[in-house]
Amino acid sequence: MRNEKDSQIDFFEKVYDVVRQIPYGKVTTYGLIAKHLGSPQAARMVGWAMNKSHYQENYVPAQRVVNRNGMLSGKHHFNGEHVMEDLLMSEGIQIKNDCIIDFEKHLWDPEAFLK
DNA sequence: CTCGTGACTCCCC
DNA sequence: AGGGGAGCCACGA
Repeated sequence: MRNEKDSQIDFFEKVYDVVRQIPYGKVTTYGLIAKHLGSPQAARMVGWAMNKSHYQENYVPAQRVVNRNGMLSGKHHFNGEHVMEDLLMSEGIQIKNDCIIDFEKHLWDPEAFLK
């Protein structure tokens, strides 16, 4: 049985939970995660969670989360200019102009895996 | 407590 | 085609 306090921490925890399950070489979007959590409009919160994910003890592959266009909107929040890009490329994902090439091929829908 | 802001997205003009 | 507004919710000042 859940109490109200549980539901308060649900969102961020679920975000981290989903992000950690993104397979190697795959990516997903803020919107899909938010949608999976039941609040399609709360994509901004996912981004906020990613920002805060830096303080999480467990590893959160934030580089695998991009905006709906496959653009690396969060790259500026990594330590270095090319960190996010390098991480993705090391997983076999091609990047050009901060955009993921063949984004749809690498897209991982949380609903498909977790339903 | 109130206000502003943000790694987003959708809708309308 | 591109710009503006609204909704979402947590968090810091």
